[in-house]
Amino acid sequence: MNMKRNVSSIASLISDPSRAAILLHLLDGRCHPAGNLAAAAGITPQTASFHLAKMAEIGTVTVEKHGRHRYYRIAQASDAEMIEQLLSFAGPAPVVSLRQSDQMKKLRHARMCYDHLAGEAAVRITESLLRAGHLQKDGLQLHVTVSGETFFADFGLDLPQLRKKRRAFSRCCLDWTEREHHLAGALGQGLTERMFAMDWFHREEQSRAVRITQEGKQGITERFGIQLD
Amino acid sequence: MNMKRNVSSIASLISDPSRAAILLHLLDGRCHPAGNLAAAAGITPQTASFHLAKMAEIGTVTVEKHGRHRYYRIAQASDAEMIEQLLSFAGPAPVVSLRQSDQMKKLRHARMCYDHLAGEAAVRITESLLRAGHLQKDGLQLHVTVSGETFFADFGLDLPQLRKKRRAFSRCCLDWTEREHHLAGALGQGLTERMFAMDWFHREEQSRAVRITQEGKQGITERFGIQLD
DNA sequence: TTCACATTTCGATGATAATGGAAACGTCTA
DNA sequence: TAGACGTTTCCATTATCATCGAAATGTGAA
Repeated sequence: MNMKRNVSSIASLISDPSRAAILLHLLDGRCHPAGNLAAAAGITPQTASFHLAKMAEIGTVTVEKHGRHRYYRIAQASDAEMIEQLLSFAGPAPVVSLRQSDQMKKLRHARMCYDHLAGEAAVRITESLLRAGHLQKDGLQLHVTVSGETFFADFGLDLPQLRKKRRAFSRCCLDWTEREHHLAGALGQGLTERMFAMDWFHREEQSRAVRITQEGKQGITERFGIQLD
Repeated sequence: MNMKRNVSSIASLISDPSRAAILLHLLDGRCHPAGNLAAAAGITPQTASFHLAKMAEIGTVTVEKHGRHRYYRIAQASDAEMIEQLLSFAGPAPVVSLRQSDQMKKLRHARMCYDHLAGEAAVRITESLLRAGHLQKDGLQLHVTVSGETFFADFGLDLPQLRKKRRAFSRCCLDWTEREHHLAGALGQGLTERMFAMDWFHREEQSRAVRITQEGKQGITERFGIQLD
């Protein structure tokens, strides 16, 4: 069996605390300049650069040069989801300070999982879509039903376009705080993007946490028939 | 956030190829003597002993002394399932030799995932239980319905006894070859045990693979209404 | 041009940890 | 009681790798 090699090489990516910190920080799906990541991991810029170069070589992250900054992001959604899965085994972080606990509450409530929404909000929305019969669970796939086609089109999503993307169209992603599934894949990404475009959510600075706006709460209730908060 | 620490310490368990090989070998749920594990990992007994001692200290594996042998096994089902999950990201192993490919086919078909059945057989059986309405999916939980209570009792399982165990009763476990869920938890373990007791399956030596007997094929068709092979 | 700033490259250092040889320990068998 | 065997402990070796200081590169601003 040579999958041993794969498993251990994947694991060694995260086994180093500095790399883990960097990846955890990148899990918000945004691009981050190298210095930012160094600060987040509590290491010098050189060390961060070393790790980032290594990860870029393997293909875990990609770089984009803008001016004198280099912006890094996680290359593949599937890698981000793997890290999320690992988090679900690490278990809910033991609360150390009130500040952390507060941050934790926010993360549980709504956060980005790379390119799509996660947390309680995402799980409840996904549940609602299943209940309404717009989505249908089939193993780890989430099929869009006929009524779903209409629903998402009404919502402003271009499904044919999303299907064309070279990635899974609609699938489950394990939510480590809720221990339930939420919608991921191109559809999850598209839905999230649309909701942000409608100003339903705002990103917090330097965090994966997402705040739901007043319009958001109203819109979610209207469209999905659920009450958040 | 101090879950960083957790994540990386979990990952470092598997990041070493030797430990990964040992754990992969232990994933069959059986007890293995130290020498056996050393051979499986391709390292000397001393080195294996070193790693096993380390993992025992953390609580990942437990020891049992029998005569001059020391038998090791994975301590918690949840740890075994985490490794299974990691495997699903490592992806199907690239086929190197015909021998491996053959072994791989067997693993895909039916294997042990620590203490319960996995592979195509397990996924199909789980599907059948859901379709028949004996189980009901609720997030990652698999609830036993009223008809399910009867079904499992008929099958010879003592559900109240299984519920008493200090572990999850009935839950989903991600199958890395099928990329679907199969039944795990105390119920999954109990069901598997019962099927082995009825001689439906035989273990292969030195492998996680499981062979379905003639009685097994017949019984599975009768009880679950599915045809395997 | 010159300076400031973000980032990388180079090089040296230090720590960590996997590894196997030698030997000890305990248990089984003859 | 002696010897074989499975396993562990002790120990020295070795390789790997994260880390950071110093210097180089490249970009933007003045």
